[in-house]
Amino acid sequence: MSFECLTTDSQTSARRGRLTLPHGTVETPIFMPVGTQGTVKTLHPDDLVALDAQIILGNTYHLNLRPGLEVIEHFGGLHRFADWDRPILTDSGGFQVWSLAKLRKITEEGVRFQNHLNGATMMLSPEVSMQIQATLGSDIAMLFDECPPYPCDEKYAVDSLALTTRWAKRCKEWVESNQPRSGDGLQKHFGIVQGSTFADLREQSARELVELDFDGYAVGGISVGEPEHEMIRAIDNAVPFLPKDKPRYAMGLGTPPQMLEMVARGVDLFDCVMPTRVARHGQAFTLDGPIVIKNEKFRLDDRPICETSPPQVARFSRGYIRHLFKANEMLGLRLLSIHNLNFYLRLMEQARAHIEAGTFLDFKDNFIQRYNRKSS
RNA sequence: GGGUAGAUGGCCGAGUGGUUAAAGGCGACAGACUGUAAAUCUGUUCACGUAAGUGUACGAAGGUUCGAAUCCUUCUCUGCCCA
Repeated sequence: MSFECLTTDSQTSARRGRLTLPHGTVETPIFMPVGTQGTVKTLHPDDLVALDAQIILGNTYHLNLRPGLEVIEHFGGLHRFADWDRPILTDSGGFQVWSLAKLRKITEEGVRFQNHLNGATMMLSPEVSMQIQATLGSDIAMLFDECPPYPCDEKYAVDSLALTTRWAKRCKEWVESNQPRSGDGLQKHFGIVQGSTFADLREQSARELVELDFDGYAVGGISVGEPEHEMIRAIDNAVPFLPKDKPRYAMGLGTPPQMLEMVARGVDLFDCVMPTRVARHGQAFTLDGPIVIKNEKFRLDDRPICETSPPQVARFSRGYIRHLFKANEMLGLRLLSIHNLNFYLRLMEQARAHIEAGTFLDFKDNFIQRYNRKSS
């Protein structure tokens, strides 16, 4: 059993779990920093270890394009290539089909697209994606799905979901004929629930995937520009049909309050570019909500970013970090990236502790109330 | 002293009779960002007004013209060249 549910919250659907993977154990609920191109932007792997990041992401589309499989194979897989010996989850490239939409054509076989680097025509299919992820050697490989846009009409959603399900079967068949049957050291495979904003489709998708039996289940098709209530609905419409003894992953989420709401609904895994991207754009998360460090009001502010800042960031004043951003200095990007990832990781750490202590609901409500309160 | 080029909004810099409150860049001030084509993108940036608009403004003063940042005169200042 690779996933163990240790504690279940009595007031919410939150659970405290443990996921055992080839490169280590992951305590859930957990946030997974995004390292698309084999690096969490601006950070050294030692930084991630210092922040106690337990698992990070890599991306099939991007890594296949550059440096290319031959290079990664030469270096013995993504872990050795990037010198990261903890777990890695790789996304299948399905999201890039959506985000690079102008350059692609979806067929039964897969997706034919012009890559964004040199425009060459390439093909990504269930088999190709699984093959690439196997070569990357990630701990968790995501199935190749189609991520429908938002908004999305029902006809499109029905057809798209049917395709995603057929692709899921092909992914499973590829894995069964190319990888050993079982074992703790084996790559895990997560199915992705689609169905857009339609409750019946979400349920159908979840049931079909569970029927196929994967190691874990993700909810996809969210974080594509939909309003927050649709995001939450998508989770509510899918989670009840997912097995309790398998990990659940909300793809691409979210803000700190969103993650806590999702934990309360029984989600175990999160990933999001937000903490690292907005950090590079000068935004920092604090217990009182996000702040834009570039704002003039921080010019003479000698306080640290937030009481949650780790020591390597807390030693610097807001005024100094503001200066780094105004002067375009790289250290600023790095400091806020560290700060924001720490904020996300500690938030999940606290969520785990409160689930164990039976105080999660109060913790969540208090956190969100303070986070959303308008203050300077 | 002679010659020559120039003086534009916080800075740099287009513009050489009307469509110019004046391109563009920088700076400044805000905003956005959710399975990363993102150290990116968007908005604002003379004054007053929510706005229509009004007033000032392209070194200074005067002039030509229906109309001038743009043409003419004088002056001031700056760069370069020659003595």
